[in-house]
Amino acid sequence: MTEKNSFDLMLFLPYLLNQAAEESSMAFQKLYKDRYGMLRTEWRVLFHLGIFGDRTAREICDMSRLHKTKVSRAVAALEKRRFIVREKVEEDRRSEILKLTKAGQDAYSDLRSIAETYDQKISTDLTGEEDRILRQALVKIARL
Amino acid sequence: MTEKNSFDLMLFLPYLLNQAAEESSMAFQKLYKDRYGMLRTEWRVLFHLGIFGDRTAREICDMSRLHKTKVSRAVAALEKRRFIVREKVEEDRRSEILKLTKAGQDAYSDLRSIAETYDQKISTDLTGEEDRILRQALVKIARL
DNA sequence: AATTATTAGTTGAAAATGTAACTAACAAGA
DNA sequence: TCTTGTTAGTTACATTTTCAACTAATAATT
Repeated sequence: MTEKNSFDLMLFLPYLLNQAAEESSMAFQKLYKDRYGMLRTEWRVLFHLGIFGDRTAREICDMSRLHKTKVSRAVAALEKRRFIVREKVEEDRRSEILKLTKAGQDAYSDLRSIAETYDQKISTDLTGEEDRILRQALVKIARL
Repeated sequence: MTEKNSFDLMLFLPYLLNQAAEESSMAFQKLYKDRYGMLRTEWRVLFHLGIFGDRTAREICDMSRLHKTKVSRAVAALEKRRFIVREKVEEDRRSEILKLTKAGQDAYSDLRSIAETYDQKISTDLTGEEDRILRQALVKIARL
């Protein structure tokens, strides 16, 4: 065997999580990148709006734990592609509510069905129990 | 509830994995960054050498699935900090075997014990079964 | 009301990453 | 041996990310 000692890198969670996340998102990336030339942060923001409905950038930051500069830039990019529009908030003129346009909705629906297929594909390698417990444990670790 | 429809972002694996990986490695990052000013790729390479023994950059690439440019730069950085040295290979003068110096060994030992503690801390939130199955499923997804 | 502190979001510069092109050494085939 | 192809590793350049500083608006304090 190749190991020199007992600590198994493969079983060190931050390492393992990174490796698995990398593997899975590289594969998914190809799909949204090819189709819409989107960046990781951009589909995340798109998905947030698609799933949870209109939100301000701030709310997206809180929920996604993405840094505000990332969100700011993703929003600008999505706006330029006319996937979202900003709407002034009367009560607080600092923030704007972000809404998907028709084109944004369409892109979301399209990517979403790809995402679902992709998700199913990953879980075919797992037993039903593994799949369930994996997600449950990840939710805990991600503190969602 | 905040959801608009049935697809649960939280249960979409690439998203969930990313979120969990982010959460866990941010916390660990603080530790190695503060102590050694290391980058993610750098501790990974350090750990590879520490655990598996002397290797060439190529071998590290294969095992870690890190891109060769990342490894190349991490090796250069670790070398500059005198954590590793390069040793010529007679049979193939293109590649060099990378070895930890005493300082490199020490840094590795130190970080490793931090890593172990940290790993245990993550898994305290999980049941024994969750912990076991999580790691098992991640190994599958990461295709290790 | 006037000052100070916070918050939402943007921007610019610096650091890190990804991609492609490169050098140098080796390998294979004609 | 002389191309042609492959591999190890580095480097240059473009794209992203990070970090800190910024603007503008709101909230809190005096």
